[in-house]
Amino acid sequence: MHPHYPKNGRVILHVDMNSFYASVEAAYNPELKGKPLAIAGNPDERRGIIVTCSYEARRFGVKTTMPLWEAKKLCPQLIIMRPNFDRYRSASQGMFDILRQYSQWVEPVSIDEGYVDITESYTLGSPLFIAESIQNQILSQLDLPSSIGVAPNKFLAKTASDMKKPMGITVLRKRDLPGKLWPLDVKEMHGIGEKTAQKLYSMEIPTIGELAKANEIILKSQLGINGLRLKARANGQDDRPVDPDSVYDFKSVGNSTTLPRDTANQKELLNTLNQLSAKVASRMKTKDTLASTVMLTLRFKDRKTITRSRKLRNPVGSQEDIYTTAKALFLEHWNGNSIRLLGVTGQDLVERDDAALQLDIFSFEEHARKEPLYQTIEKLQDKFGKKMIQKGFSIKKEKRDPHNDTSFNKDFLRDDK
DNA sequence: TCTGGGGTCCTAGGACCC
DNA sequence: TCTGGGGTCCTAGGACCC
Repeated sequence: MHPHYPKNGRVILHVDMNSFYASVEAAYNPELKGKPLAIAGNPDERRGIIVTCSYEARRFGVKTTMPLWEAKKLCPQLIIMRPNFDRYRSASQGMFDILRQYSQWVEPVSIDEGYVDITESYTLGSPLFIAESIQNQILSQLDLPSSIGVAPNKFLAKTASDMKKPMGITVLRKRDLPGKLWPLDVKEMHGIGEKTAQKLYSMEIPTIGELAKANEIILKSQLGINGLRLKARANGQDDRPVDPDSVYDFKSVGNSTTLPRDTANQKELLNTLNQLSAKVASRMKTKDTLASTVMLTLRFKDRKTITRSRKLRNPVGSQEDIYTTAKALFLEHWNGNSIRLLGVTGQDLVERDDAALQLDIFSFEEHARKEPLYQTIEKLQDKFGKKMIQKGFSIKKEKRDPHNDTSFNKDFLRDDK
C-alpha cells in the first residue's frame, strides 16, 4: 500500500499555506493586498479572537488567538473580516488537487497543510525542482502564498516548512541538523508546548540539541514515552508514513459555543445544548457515522472546564438521541454555576451500515430468547432478504478507495474545520 | 474588556474478569 | 485465612496542534 522504503530514504514535502484565511480573502479581493487584515472567529467583540492575520498586520504585533480589542489597540486601521469557510474549503481543494498532480501519496493534515511523499516522483525532476514547481503553481493558479519543507521524513519536513515564511522553500537533511535544528530553543519544536518546554528548562534542556543527547531514563521518568519520541525526533528520526487514508479516520465530531454572556438560566442552556446536538447530528449524517459515546463539555465563568461522557448500548446519530444523552449528562453534573461554554461531541464513531447491522444482531438475540427461533428468522428474512440471512450476517462494507473516491472533498472539506 | 472552536493522543484510576 | 498478576473497558483530564 504505502511506498516501500528505499535504502537511500524517502523524500517528503510539507506544504504549509501562509496566513491561509487572510490570503484567500486577499485573493478574492485584491484591494485587501498589502493591508493589515485579520480574520476573527466571533463577531462579538468582547469574546472575539484573531484566527489568522496578514503579514502586514503581524508587523503591528497582531497575532493569532489575540483578543480582538487588543489587536485593534495595536493596529487601529486593522481590517477585520468574518471567516468565509466556503472560500477556504474550495481554495484548499484546489491546493490538494495541485499536490496530487505530483504524487498519489498526499496526506491532508488540516485545511491549509499537507504532506506529499515524492520518493517515487523522481521522473518529474529533483525534489527542489518539484517543490518550486508546486509553489509556483499554487501562486499562479490560486494566487496564494505557501512555504514548503523538503526532508527525509515528516517531522523534518514540517520543521523545514516553518523556517522560511512566507514563500520559502527549505531543505532539511540529516547533516543539516547540528547547524539548523539543534541550536533552536525546545519550545520551537513541533510537539513541545508551554508545559513541556517549562519541564525541559527545569531539566536543564534548553535547546533541541540538548534534547537530542538527553538521558533517556530521566526523559522517560519526567515526560513518559512522549519524552523518548521527542528525543528521537530531535535526532531526525521519524518513520511515520504519509497516509492518504488518515483523513477518513476521524475519531470524533463535536460542536461547542461560547455563550454571548455567562448564564445559569437552565432553559437557555438546554436550548443551546439542543442546537449543538442538531449541529453534531447533521455533521455526523454527512459523514455517514453514528456515535457510541456522547460527551458534554461545560466551561464555567472562571474558565474551569469539565467533560462528562456516557457510552451507550447502541450508537446514536439523530438530534433527539444526542440531545437526550447530552441533557441527561448536563442535569446530572451541572452544579448550577454560571456557564461560559457548552459543547456536545460524538465519540467512538461507527459507520452507519455497520451500526444498523449490530443493532439487528442485538435484537436477534433479544428475540431469540423470547420466541421460537423460526419466527425470528422469518422476521429477519423479511428485513434483509433470504440471501443475507443464509450468509450468516457476513455483510461487510467495501473498503473505500481514496484515490478513486469523489466523496473525498465532500467528507473532508465541506465540513467546517 | 482576557483568552474561539475544531480536533488528536496519552495517562491514570477504578471496575471487572480470569 | 487477609489476598497475586495480568488484561480490558470506561471515564476524566491534560497537553498539544491548527
